[in-house]
Amino acid sequence: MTDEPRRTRGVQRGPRSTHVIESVRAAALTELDRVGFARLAMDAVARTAGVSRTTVYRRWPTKTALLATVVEPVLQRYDTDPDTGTARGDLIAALALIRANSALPEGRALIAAAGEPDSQAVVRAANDRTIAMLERLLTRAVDRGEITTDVRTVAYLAMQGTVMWPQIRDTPLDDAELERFARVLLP
Amino acid sequence: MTDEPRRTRGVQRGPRSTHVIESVRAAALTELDRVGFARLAMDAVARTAGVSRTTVYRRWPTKTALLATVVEPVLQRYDTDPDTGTARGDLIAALALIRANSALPEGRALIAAAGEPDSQAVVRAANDRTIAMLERLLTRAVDRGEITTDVRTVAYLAMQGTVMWPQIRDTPLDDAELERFARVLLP
DNA sequence: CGCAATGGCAACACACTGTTGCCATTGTCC
DNA sequence: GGACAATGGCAACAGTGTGTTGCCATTGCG
Repeated sequence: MTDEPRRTRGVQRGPRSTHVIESVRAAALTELDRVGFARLAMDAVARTAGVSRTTVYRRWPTKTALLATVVEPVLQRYDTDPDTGTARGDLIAALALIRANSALPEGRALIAAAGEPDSQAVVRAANDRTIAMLERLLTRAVDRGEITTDVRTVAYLAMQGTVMWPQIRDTPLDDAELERFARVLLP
Repeated sequence: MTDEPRRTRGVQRGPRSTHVIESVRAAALTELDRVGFARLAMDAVARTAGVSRTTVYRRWPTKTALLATVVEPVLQRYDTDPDTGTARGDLIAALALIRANSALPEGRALIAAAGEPDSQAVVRAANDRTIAMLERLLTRAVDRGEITTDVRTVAYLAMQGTVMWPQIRDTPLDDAELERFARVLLP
């Protein structure tokens, strides 16, 4: 063997390099989808990303930090509200959005992390984001006189869980079920 | 040190011994409550139970098997239905039961295991047990003419998630919220 | 009494975790 | 162009947990 000591292996290095963040995020997503959050190994993420373990640990000290990075883009979808013109329409759109997000690998990762003591903060932040959207939506409906505050309270209780739980059970609601649910809440 | 080779340490051994099952179950519960399902270590369970690791592995080849054993007694509570005389009473009782069970260490262990690919079977079995109860309850209400099949469908969709999801978020519903929810479903 | 069932002990190879010290590369600023 | 700071790779580390295995000890039951 010609003892070639060190060489660049097509990897960009030096200041301001961003490929690491992207490839690690992608790798984490892949691994999360493959083995779930509990079995997620920083080691495997690094290998999949084609990056050194050291590097991963430098940017993300914990699995939870990694989860937060992975999940962020999906959470941003909750920042713009559905606005279909009617309360029921908004409601259905919101339910569908929650369903869609929680079906994504990112969403499933969040679900898997829900039971983990040290991921609580991330999971809670994600939920708060969802709930903020529902709050805006329901309050708007009250303002427009489309629902009473009493309905708002119950809807608020029931909406997220009704969508999320079937998702956890891996038997998501279909569109007809979403609509039927919305019809009962907003008769 | 007088090199005392082997001695019984107050431990019952031989055929038909049952202390192992009980102490391991208790230890597993303790550990589950302490570190959650993901970090549950067979090693720690064995140590806490005062039992050899070998022994634990012999009876429970996987963490999931251990979970199933731990959780079984709680699931049995779903096998007898609430029967208060009215549909709404039954409904509230059922919701309260789900809430109570999922607040127990056993229930929290199940929630934590919900995202784990290899625990899916156990989690699903547990949910099916719950759902079976709800099914019986709602069908009985339909038979008695207290609700329509349409309400049954929606209630069926919404009940479990509405209770479980806040539990996952660690902000369980209070009694007033349970009743309000029941009142909307069964006006 | 003898045996089968049960459990303990010790050791093994393996995998993942965090961490650390040292070196290589590269963009940027002077 | 040269120096430097930022960035990342490599290798090694001790520590912990995982399953598994071979061997031995105890004990209830026929």
